[in-house]
Amino acid sequence: MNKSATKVLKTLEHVGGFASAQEVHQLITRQGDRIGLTTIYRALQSLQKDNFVDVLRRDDGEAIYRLCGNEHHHHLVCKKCGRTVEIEGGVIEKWAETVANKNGFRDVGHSAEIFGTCSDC
Amino acid sequence: MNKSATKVLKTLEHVGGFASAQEVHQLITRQGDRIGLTTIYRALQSLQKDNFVDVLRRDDGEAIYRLCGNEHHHHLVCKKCGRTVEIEGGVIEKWAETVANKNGFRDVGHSAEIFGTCSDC
DNA sequence: ATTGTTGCAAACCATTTGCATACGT
DNA sequence: ACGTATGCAAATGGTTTGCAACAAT
Repeated sequence: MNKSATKVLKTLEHVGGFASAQEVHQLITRQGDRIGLTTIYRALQSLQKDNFVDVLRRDDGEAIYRLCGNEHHHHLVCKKCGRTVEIEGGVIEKWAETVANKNGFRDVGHSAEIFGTCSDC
Repeated sequence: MNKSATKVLKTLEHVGGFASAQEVHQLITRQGDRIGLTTIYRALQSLQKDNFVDVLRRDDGEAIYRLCGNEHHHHLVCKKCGRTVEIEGGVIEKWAETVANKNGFRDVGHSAEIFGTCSDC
């Protein structure tokens, strides 16, 4: 695994949940590192191939990635300003597990996000 | 609902499962009807807005549509074969509402999906 | 006449690819 | 030197939009 892939991995770790390639790119460049979007995509592809990350699709078709096999939490995101609140999702974990078992699914993960407008907007 | 939307609806009915916009378009033009791809997209948007169809995303990001009841529900998706089970999400609705209120968010929506490997895969 | 519907072409946007440069060993 | 990593710019492909022609009421 090379430098860029490691950086992407760390970023995803810090995020603790799902992030798109473009979001990862923003997060990394915002903290001063210069890196091309292409490199992010290539790093994510490689991480995916090696089963370090999990891929899903948002409703708008954008791909979102997250570390495999990590504990995670969920997000409450403001649609206007992007403010994000980390929330505890114990209920969801149980719900996902129960539903999956009931239907004979294994190797189970889930995604859950809440969107809205925050009090400042 | 207009003529095109009806035609799309019938096609989805005939398909009985998921189909992409492009597939619906092929199916309709193949049986002789001349219709533009744009119209298909617009019909699907409108059907979606009126809760006649359900939208998901393939792994490659292509949107796929299918008829559904107008209950708001969630999905249990097999990562390998794409098999999808509609699941009841009453818990989630309540959770989303509670969390959002607690944090002063308004105009709230949410997304929740469970993914894993189904018993056949 | 006014309103809604259609379809072509162009725009859009996330993602991928070609290619030439820079890096690591 | 050699192979790999990088990033810009261009290509790709599904989807959306502008607009002008067209149908329906």
